[in-house]
Amino acid sequence: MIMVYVLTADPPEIKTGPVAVTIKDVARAAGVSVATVTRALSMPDVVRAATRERVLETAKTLGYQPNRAARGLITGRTGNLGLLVPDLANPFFPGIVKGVQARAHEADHAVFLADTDENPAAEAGLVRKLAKQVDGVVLCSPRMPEAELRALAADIPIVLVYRRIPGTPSVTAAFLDGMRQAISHLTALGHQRIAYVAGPRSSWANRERVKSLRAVGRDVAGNGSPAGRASAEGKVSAAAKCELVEMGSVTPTFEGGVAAADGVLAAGVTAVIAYNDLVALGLLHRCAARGVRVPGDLSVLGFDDIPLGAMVHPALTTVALPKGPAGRAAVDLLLQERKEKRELPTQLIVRGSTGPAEG
Amino acid sequence: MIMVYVLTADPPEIKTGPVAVTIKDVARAAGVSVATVTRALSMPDVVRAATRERVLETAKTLGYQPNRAARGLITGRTGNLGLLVPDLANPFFPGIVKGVQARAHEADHAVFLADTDENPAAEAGLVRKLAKQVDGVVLCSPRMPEAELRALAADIPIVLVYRRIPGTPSVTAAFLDGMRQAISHLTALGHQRIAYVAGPRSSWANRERVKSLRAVGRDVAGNGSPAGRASAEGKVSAAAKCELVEMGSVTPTFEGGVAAADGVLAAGVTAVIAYNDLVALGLLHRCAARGVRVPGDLSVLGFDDIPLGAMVHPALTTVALPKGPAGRAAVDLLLQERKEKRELPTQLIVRGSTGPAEG
DNA sequence: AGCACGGATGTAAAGGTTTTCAGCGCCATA
DNA sequence: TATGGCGCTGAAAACCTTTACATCCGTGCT
Repeated sequence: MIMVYVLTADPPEIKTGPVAVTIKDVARAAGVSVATVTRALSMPDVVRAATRERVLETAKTLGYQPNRAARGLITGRTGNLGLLVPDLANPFFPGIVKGVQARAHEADHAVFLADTDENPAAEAGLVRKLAKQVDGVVLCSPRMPEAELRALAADIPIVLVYRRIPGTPSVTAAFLDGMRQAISHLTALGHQRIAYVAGPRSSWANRERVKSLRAVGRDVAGNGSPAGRASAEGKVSAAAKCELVEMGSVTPTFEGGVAAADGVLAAGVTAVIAYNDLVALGLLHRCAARGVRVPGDLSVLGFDDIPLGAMVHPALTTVALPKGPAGRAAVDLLLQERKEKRELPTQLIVRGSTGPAEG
Repeated sequence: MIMVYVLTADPPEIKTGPVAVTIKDVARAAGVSVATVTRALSMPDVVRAATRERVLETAKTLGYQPNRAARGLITGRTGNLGLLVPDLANPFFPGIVKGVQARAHEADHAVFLADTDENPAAEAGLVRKLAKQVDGVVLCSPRMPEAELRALAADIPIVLVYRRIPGTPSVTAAFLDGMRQAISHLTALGHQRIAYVAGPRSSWANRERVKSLRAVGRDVAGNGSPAGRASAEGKVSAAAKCELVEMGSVTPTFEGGVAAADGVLAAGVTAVIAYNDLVALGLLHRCAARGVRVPGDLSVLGFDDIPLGAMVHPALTTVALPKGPAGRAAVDLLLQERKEKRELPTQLIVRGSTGPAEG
């Protein structure tokens, strides 16, 4: 009887969990140095075709995945992005997050999400914590003080979403044009006295909307004379005279809208533009409770186009702000390191909550 | 005249951006070795008190923050968590995400978010990609095939949210009890024929709800005889006889609810329980469009308690499932490496969409 | 023939941290 | 007076990758 003993250098080791296969393993298996492996993977043109093939092949069969931490240690780039939103429960943000997330994954980046629970004070700290682990962060921060923002931007690559400050890349939307579409729509329906219920004064988006409102207001000012200059995108029909009344700022929530409703109803207007959809929904809710017909007695128009707006009855007419595209654009800016301000288009979506002025 | 030249080893270098202060810098400044610094920071009891003080002091003044990548390289732990949700735009998920995120930050962990866009096929791949960069992942994946899930769980630490499979830690909610509360509420209002519109058959949550429904159904079965055993949480009033009719499965969306509405209205029921709030909202919407009074003609009851439900008119009665707490619990399980199944309580929230049966 | 050059590959350092091991001084015990 | 142990600290290895530098060889030129 002949016994054959096979001696192997590596005893048949029992591995639990996923085996971490390193670049060294690939190098050994392919019979090259680690340097060649890394070159084959990231500078394919500098290594001989035959070698490259062999390396790539073994890498694949071994299931090699570079260790990003190790890579980051030396390159300084992590392949990760940070994303900070004030409140994920606000239905405006998930769309942006999805956009960021999708684009980042396309570019083979992972994204850290941080939700600050509407606490602007905590934001800067959070970003700095993240800073070490990411190549840049996209920041949705309507309320953070500009100085703080600027300091942050000096330290790490940032792109702002729905906020603009000098010298920092950002992506926003054409609020002015949106507002023009909104008011144009309402005046075309015969409304001559329109309320705007404002959001938080500290919010960039609100300031911007008020600015737009007033700009459009000048065009349709009460005297009924056509505004002199034509706007690029077509301007509000100036034949209709129209009065805009701004109403005190509310929290940008459903509750804010509910609270504002009675004031709006007392203001003698036939239409109202809300700071955002959430506020508009609040208005709608209170109107329903008080038996005010929408759009019969009051037309309601929102901003944002949150999914919710299409689900209520009557469905909400709103100025749609790009969310996914904004997120994607932000990631693009970040990855291309372009210090650029991008402005995305807005679009009025007419649904059931606006109608002809009655009376 | 005497000129003094001071030669320094380091020319006054101009640094742009944040200076990365390393453990070496701290060690030099404190006059100790790097080993002592790391010990002072993470094994405080093994270093002499005076030394520890000095090191901690200098670390703070220098603003030292350990480089997590480097640490992870050697310890194998990253201090990061992964979180995977099927669709962030579904208002059920932001609450969970917020919970996960909040708890993770408390534990000084950052979280990677991945949204799979309702594509169960892509999920496993995503998780594996993340796997290298995280210590574990919390998985909201109602649809991923169980086999795949199991394979995943074998490779990396996982905790499931709102899904349960053998041998894997998970956090879910007391569906059965919730269903009991719901039906109890409806029968108390005098409803004797109640529809359930089911969600996707492939969804664990739907299977679970159907199971609960049938279990409760046995208790209140048409013969009107009281069920024998009392349930722990108080049981459905068995005096009322009640018939449950299950209706075909729909997509778990607003549109799904809209589509299901006409069938429900044709089924001769006075109340309907929807798979989730989104579906319930769809029902509500279609009812409003058809002039069906809610709750007068039909009582509508949802599951989940998404914020939206409180904003519509009439506001939605619903079985609230914990979202933030579920996220937090999931993180706890993950970090404590406890292979445990946790079941959170559910609670009926009565709002305006349910009322006494008429006729 | 000698030389420079360029292509392909290997060697080694570097990046920041943790951990193992060794060293040192000192006290208690034998 | 040795010896052992203990408390504290430092040196160096290790983690995995990328990159700067060195090596080797063949080719074309002077």
